[in-house]
Amino acid sequence: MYKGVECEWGLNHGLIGSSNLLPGIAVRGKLAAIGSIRHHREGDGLFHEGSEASCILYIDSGVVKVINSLPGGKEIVQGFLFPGDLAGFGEYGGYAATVKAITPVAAVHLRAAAVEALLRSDPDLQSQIFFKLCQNLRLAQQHVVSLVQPSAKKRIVMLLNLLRIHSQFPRQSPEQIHLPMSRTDIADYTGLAVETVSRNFQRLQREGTIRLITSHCVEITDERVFESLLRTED
Amino acid sequence: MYKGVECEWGLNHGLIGSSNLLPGIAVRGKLAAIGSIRHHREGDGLFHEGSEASCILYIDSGVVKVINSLPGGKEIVQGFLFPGDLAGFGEYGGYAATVKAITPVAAVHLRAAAVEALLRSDPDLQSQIFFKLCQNLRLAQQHVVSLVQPSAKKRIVMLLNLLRIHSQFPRQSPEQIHLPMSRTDIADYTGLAVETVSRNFQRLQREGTIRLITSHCVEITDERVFESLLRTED
DNA sequence: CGCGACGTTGAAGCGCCTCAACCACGGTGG
DNA sequence: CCACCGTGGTTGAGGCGCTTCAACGTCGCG
Repeated sequence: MYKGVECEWGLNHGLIGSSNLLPGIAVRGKLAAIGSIRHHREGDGLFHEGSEASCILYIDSGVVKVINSLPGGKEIVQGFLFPGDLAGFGEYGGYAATVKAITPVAAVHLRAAAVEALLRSDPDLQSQIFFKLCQNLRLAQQHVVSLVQPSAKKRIVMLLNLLRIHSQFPRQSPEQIHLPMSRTDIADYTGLAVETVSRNFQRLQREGTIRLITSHCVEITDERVFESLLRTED
Repeated sequence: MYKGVECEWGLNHGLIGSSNLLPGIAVRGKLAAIGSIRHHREGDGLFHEGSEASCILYIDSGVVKVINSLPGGKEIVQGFLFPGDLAGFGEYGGYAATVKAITPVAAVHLRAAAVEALLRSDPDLQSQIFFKLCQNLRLAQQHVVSLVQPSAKKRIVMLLNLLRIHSQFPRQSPEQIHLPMSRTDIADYTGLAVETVSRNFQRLQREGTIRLITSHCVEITDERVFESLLRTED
């Protein structure tokens, strides 16, 4: 069944070789050369769960969410993709999830066949892709860790911590975190009710840990408390 | 941040080529040739979170669990590995998780460097590995889906459904499912308290959906109800 | 101005967690 | 052989936190 961390293969060390530390800029160039850039409005679906997986996306700018739809119309947010991320990769048959833009998005659309051909002739690109795949598995495992937390507060703090690295000025102080997604998206990612998400944002603010500048921008006002929330058992 | 389903890349179609449907038997042979088989007792740790990732494991027989340890001593079960599965693959630096045997286990131990060399010379094996990596990502996503379920009952039913495919006689009727892991392991996988797990097993039995033959073996007595529990929104 | 989407706040109820006790089983040692 | 103990599983009672349902506030837009 579930192979979880099996993902944590040892492979990459050499397979990827020394190139795995290069930023993804080369990747973008290589992919853009064989694809076409398309622009999507906020709320647009880039592809849909179950439909034939013929295209791969490279997110050039903007943010998208990766979701699974449940019978009752409820949505589960598996994650968010930022510039430099890939979507629609590794599907066999239909897409395993729906991808929707939560901001205006520019994406490179690539035919799967073209990408495969390119990968065969470019071991370096292949390594980069493999590296990204492993990264994703880690992120999925982190998501699992956050979902297992019994307290809503900690789940939210863990999400904020993940979003931290996507702020354009890393480690500025006081640190501000931009939240491109809605409260509903956060609820669907953390497995909580929207009201619970809202209440816990307010609570963190009352306690002096964060400050809500707008509903889509928070500032960490007490780094020590924030870090300790991440570390403490509960 | 989290790239979740991004994993569902389109890559494999051609990269893996026509060989991706072959069973893993060839993989076992190739790996066994460059590794050594070791036997582990129930409860043994095969490797530990954080320690240097120098080895890769191929599970030959038995079942292991993949766990993350939390500050408070609590464990999170990311998944279970069965014969044919790999562990310790794709690590950069230290292992991302601990792997422990939950039954007696025979595993092929491989030096990461040796595997990398083999992979470079064997594109077919490389494809098989890549395929497994994608599989894992799907499983992790399924795990997330089960954790987001608000009801304990459904989380447990989803786990049982996953374990179904590992019963040696698939689709026998009445269908029996072997549970090699303890209630504690199930609790740590589903994010529930042990008592809740136990209570819901009993409840499913009272309702006539399953029958507990032993605490490690259940039989699905009402397939229709079982399936509907998987499908209904809640 | 009025409408709708989104976010917040309040009140009530249920489900899961916690703490505690009990039971079944296997291993150990007297 | 059986008393003893430790582990794993089950059952009960009580409390807290999240969900649900409902209402209200706010902002952007027609």
